[in-house]
Amino acid sequence: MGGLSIGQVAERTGLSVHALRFYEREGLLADPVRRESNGRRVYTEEDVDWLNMCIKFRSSGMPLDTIRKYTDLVRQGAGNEADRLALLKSHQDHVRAQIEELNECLNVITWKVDIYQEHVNAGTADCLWVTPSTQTASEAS
Amino acid sequence: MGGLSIGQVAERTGLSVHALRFYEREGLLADPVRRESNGRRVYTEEDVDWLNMCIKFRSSGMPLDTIRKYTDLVRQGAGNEADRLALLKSHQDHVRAQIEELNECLNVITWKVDIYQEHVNAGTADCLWVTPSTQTASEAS
DNA sequence: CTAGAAGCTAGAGCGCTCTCTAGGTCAACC
DNA sequence: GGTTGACCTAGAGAGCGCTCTAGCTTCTAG
Repeated sequence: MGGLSIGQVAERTGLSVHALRFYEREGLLADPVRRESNGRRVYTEEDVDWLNMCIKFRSSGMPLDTIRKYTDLVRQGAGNEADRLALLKSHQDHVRAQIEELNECLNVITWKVDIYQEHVNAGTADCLWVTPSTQTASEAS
Repeated sequence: MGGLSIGQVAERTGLSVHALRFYEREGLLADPVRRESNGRRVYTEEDVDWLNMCIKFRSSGMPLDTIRKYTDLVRQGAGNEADRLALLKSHQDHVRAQIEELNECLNVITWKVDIYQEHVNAGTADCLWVTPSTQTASEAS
């Protein structure tokens, strides 16, 4: 339990060592990672937890900038919970909107896949479809 | 119905005129847009339909490169429907995976939002949470 | 006839998020 | 004692997807 090297953290989180150093430089870690006497980073389990949260933020489209803002709030300590909450809620809305948009896209794509599937199955393939609604000719051959 | 100018298409699709010219240069349009005698682009409704489809592809994370590949297949004409289908299916999988990932992220974020909400409501705010599972201390003040 | 809006091409520039390089330290192993 | 491998910093570079500029033409309205 004596702390983790950057390599170990990279392995656990899936981030590259480059990315880990980059994130630190960018101020995305609550506290700047502790160092051994020789200058090497020593990560704690809490650091890894925090990084995993950052990964969730990132993979749901939160820009580094916003993560930094959140990190700053946390670093400032108690008293700004309402701000943190607002930031999180705003991102929550963002994520919900993304999911909705992706679902719409998925519908369109699935519609196209189904049509292609039918025609490929049937051996007939030279048809015309672009949108579910208009059925106009743009994919004609 | 005599065709649309680039400005009109920009307005309808939400793409900038810059982006429209860029997409054309990048080979994202089934056929290079027709021109008036003076060299100006004239878009058809089918072009707009196609662009709207590209927008769906883009906003579900398909890289321009892949859209170009798809466009190439369509341009080549009948006979490669299985390839188009494969491309679409692969993107469909991608989109589904994205949605799943976003849902996971949303769960984490919602969990955090709920806790902050509680504490903000209660006026008590100095607590320690990072992950739903570990409850370790990283957001302590 | 003139001003202003809209269009054109070619190509530079930008914002974001890493990723990689150069040049070096340090510890461990054969 | 030399080599290997993980680590360090500072900063350059890369990939993607636009966005903008320069310099020019062309249409439209007053």
